[in-house]
Amino acid sequence: MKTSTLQDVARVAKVSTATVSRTLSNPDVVSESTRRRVSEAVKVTGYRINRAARNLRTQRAHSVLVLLPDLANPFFSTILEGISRNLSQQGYSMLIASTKQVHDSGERLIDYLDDARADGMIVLDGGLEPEIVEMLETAPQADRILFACEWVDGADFPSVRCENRRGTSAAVNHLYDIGHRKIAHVTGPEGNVLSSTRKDAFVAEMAKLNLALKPEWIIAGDFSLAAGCLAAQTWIALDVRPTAVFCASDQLAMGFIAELSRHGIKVPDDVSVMGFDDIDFAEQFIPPLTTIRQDRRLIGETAAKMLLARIVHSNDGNLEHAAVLPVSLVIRESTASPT
Amino acid sequence: MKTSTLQDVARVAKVSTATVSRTLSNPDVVSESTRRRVSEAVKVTGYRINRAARNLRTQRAHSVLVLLPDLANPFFSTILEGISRNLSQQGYSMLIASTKQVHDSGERLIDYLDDARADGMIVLDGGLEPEIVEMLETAPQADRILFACEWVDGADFPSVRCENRRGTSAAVNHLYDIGHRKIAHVTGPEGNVLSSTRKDAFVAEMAKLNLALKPEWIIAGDFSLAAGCLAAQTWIALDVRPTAVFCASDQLAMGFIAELSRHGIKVPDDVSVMGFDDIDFAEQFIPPLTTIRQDRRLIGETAAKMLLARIVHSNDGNLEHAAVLPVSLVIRESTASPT
DNA sequence: CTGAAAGCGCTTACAG
DNA sequence: CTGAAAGCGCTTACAG
Repeated sequence: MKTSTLQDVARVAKVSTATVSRTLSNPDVVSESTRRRVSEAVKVTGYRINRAARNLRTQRAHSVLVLLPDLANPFFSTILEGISRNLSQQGYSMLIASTKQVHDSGERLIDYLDDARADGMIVLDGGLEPEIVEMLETAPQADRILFACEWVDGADFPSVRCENRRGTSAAVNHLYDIGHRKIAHVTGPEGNVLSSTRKDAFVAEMAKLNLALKPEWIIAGDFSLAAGCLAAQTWIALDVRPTAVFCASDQLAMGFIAELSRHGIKVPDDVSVMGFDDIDFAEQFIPPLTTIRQDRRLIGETAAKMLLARIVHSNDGNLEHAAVLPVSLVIRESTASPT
Repeated sequence: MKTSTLQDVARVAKVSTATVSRTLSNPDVVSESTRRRVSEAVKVTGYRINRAARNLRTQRAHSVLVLLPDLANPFFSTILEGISRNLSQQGYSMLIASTKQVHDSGERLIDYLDDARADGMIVLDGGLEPEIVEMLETAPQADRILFACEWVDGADFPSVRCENRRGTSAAVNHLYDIGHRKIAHVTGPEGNVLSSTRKDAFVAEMAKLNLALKPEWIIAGDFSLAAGCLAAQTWIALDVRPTAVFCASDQLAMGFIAELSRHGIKVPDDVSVMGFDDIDFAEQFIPPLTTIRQDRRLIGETAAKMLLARIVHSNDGNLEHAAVLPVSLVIRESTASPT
């Protein structure tokens, strides 16, 4: 059973293929009776548009690539949900790849745009190699590349991000407000823009509050559970242990708490710990995690909307270039006043 | 700057487009000198194949749709990683959608195959509506649909799954071996094939070991953290509390333990709890979770490989129809001998 | 409001 | 080993 084409519909409706095409894409432009006959013929033949043909003819893939640093990271799933929802509303499909895989396969990232597989690209990885960033920047389709969550310092791509500074400052102030004066920070991976933004904001806020900050209270991590465990060991070994720890991610905070618990140290009784992100799991953790919430679905939806605007109205001059989405402090049970 | 086409390459190499095409897809068939001139011309022009054109001509989308019940579920991320890796090796792209979103958008699932957007489909959702399953079964492209992890009872799609029965029996035997005689089970969602398979296997194994099993020791859940919390409340309210609980998923086990901890009940001191899946988080949980490990990357890779075999050699008669992948017992700290 | 015709960029029998 | 030509299934100026 061959699937039917526009030709088949045209034959049944006794009109030209041009008219069928118009009826389908722009019904207002044809007469009432044509519209009826065509839609009847579509029903009879079970016609479905062939997207490969349409894509070739319109020079548009009707799909968008989402690039993740790592598919196996649960942080991204809700963002994908937001992106996908918005994309599919507009008739676009979502292609997924990870930086690592694209690299391993020997493909170039820009190929996705060059070979008409995707019309644009949402990059969730600010850690691209400089030469890859350079390639993207100089590509003719550079205006169809958008960064979300992370970004690349010095590059001028449109982007969607959350209020990292305000979130950090809210975190430090929360700890301050409940009485902490010695506060440590576990950072994200070295070189990551979120890591440095949050770390800088942390240092600035500590200064603003006139709090002492020893160099060893800034503990290097990398957003992962494992790094959180390591950071906990570092904290345990400290001469002067800060009474509160602000981690650059929830996973870090969870690993930190898990390791402490193995050493018989209780959170929040012995030390307050908070994270950043509010991943799904944060609420169920023991203890439920105090954190800074990012609306990841909204980040995804906003990114898709902004990118689609660029794809569809690429001529339009005043397109939104950057969106900064609000964060909020979520107080749960991993933070308490020092004893 | 227009991207160059086969024509451009042909002009530069002074051969026909047919020859360029052959050189690119089947180098062995052209002469040494042609090969050299063409690849030189490709370099000069910066030629990239236009996939839309190739897809139309070859009647193949070179992409596969992966259907998830829910994008925001971290269980799937490693599976996607496995699928994507295998797909991209073969030059295929991975399209992602969720059952819910496809449904909400008013599209039909089969449209992805009908409109040449995808050549096949990996379904990770055994809970499709019966009318959707029926539509998939009767579609001409039914042989390009493969289920992974979950499946639909009564339908005959090729599938990849793990040893659910053996995993369940390993779990029960582990609890038995360390001394438990009263064992409860928290199930997955009603109607789910994994739920019922694991529940049936649980009941069977309890019988085999001659263990008493009160009806109220089978607690209805749904794979989620929240359901695990609820199940814990049910367990707490029991007249006779089983000393061990086998949960149908890790998230369930984590929610269960989290809720117990809020009530001052300790795991594994007061009760042993185990899960199923070995999601990334299981190892970091407090206490680290004893569970049944599924190799989710392998599930993904196997699914992609089997589907691609069907797409590429659809004529071949003896294609693998079902793969059952091994599970293993991972003993951590959430289980111990009863006191 | 509608149709005839060109063409998007490839691949692949067919002929030589 | 190579080329001329047809054609995949659409959309869209252009003309009427």
